[in-house]
Amino acid sequence: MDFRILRRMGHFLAVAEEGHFGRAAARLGVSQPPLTAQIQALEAELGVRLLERTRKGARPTREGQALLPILRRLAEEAKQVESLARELRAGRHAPMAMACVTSALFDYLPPLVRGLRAAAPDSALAVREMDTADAVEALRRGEVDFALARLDRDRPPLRVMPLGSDALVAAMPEGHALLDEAGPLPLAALAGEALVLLPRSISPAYFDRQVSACREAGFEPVAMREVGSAMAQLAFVAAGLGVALVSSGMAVLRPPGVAFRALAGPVGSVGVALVWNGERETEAARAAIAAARGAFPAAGDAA
Amino acid sequence: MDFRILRRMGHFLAVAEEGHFGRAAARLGVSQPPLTAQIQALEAELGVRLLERTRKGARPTREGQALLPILRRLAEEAKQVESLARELRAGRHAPMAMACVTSALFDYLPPLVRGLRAAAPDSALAVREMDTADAVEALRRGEVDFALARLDRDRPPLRVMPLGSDALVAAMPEGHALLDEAGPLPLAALAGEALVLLPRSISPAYFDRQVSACREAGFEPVAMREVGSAMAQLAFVAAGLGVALVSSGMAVLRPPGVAFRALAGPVGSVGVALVWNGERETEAARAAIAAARGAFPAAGDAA
DNA sequence: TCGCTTCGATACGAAAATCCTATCGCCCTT
DNA sequence: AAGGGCGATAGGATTTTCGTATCGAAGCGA
Repeated sequence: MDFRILRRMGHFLAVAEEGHFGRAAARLGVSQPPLTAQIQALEAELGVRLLERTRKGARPTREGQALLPILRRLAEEAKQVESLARELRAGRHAPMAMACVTSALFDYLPPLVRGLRAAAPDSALAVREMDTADAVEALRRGEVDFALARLDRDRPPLRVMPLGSDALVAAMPEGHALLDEAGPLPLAALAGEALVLLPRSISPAYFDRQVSACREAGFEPVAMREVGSAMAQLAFVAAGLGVALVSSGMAVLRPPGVAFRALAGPVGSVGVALVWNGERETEAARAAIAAARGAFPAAGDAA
Repeated sequence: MDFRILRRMGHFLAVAEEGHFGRAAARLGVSQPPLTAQIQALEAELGVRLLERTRKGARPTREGQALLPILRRLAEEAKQVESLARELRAGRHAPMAMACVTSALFDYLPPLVRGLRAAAPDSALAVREMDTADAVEALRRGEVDFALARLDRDRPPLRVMPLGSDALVAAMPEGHALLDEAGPLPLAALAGEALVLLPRSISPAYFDRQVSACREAGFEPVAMREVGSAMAQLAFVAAGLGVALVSSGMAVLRPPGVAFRALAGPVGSVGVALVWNGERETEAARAAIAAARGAFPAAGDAA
């Protein structure tokens, strides 16, 4: 992946926003002819025409318009790279906080928080809800002291203390035909259904477990759409746009329009674990380890 | 924005992922010495050491680790740009991107999504769950086409179409003494309770409505702790660490450990609205406006 | 109708950035 | 002690990006 294309995308953004090559060139600090050449190179590389040149300037084509939202996100994140680099230069430290995946908010988080509070009543604790992938990054970055996330083994430098096992359950729109039969559902019954999946990048182990469970049941999961969060996943199910495999931790929420059904077997999934950065074992992380041992006696020992 | 530095960051990302300058060079299609030089130039420019060189290769420093997640996102999104360009080349439509607050996921989002799907069955829709403050920024930046958020009036350039009114309800830990009495709860009954609040920055209008409601009931709300998301707010209530005022949209979730009680009055709150950027009224936004009018006939007219 | 202006595009050489190969220094293993 | 593997240094070559000059097309005003 040649990040050089990102620069040209920035050029295109500038032209699209100015509607004029000359003004965009002035904004970018170059002259107009090389800007024209860079835009042409980008169009050649992407294989689409991005700008319609008119007598009065340039405006995005339909394809150019369609790309603008994601290019704006890219530009915003490029700014974040810059500001993060400045923070790193300044040696900034992150405040004490924890991350928690949505599906653990109501089963694992309350006992852990109560345990922490019993040990240190005056301590402030900030909880940031995020998915496993973001939690891993936040731990590595030092933005949080520990996390409740779905990991099944150490990922150096991250240490993982599993707190319990978990099972996948099927989430279906209420009134779905498969709900007519009582009892646990064989996974193969979902073979022809549209699945609402979270992207693999959020939690690869979790995603792969779902895919392998489907394959063991004899079908390839067909991802009809991807959503960005666990809650949005259930919202799509509620809207009648597909079914989902979710952890039993999500089923405790009972959102309207969604019916949960256990799977025959049952089908194991990656459970929730306490996770912390072994290279940065803060006092808060140590307190969380102690509180987790108290709240979840069956939890595995830290390796 | 100096995009040129991004190219070197792409080089850094390759080395960090390979753990080896030689293999990273091969992946990037260059030889090892210029790659070393590019990384050194990047480190000099940032004033931060990104890689620790060892006898067996290289691994990211702490500062380097902190950069990796956002660089990976950039790389991923650059790939998404390329794949979206391919789809556009093939004549397919761009996906719609929308933002949705958590409390609207299960009441307002499903009918809207069904309406959009009825109008354009082949269009993809990406839903990003976020709070009102983030939704406003994403709309301003042109990162999403429209949003479901808690706003009560236009905020130029943002246009607001209220979809319904809303009321605050009290969220209390199960077993709370105030639950002994049946029927709506006078807000003054919460005067001595610890409140779990969302930061004002998330939705100032929503926050101010809560504070003013408490003042009208004769007491100042005492914020014992702040959390980062609506779901985490309920999780703290479930943990027994306070009570919360939440929109009735959150009450439909019925998370374990939390009991909801209507408030006497009742106490109005800022409702959910369809929001879009009036300066960038995309086709997707127009489709959402039409779908909202269909799904919520009582919705206010766009001004 | 004609001349002027404005827009982006082409051409060519200059400047800057990035690359190549050859080789080095260091450290570990055999 | 010798060899191998790692990243670093050095010097020149190549590629990329740029600026300037100029062009072609099209619209506008006299």
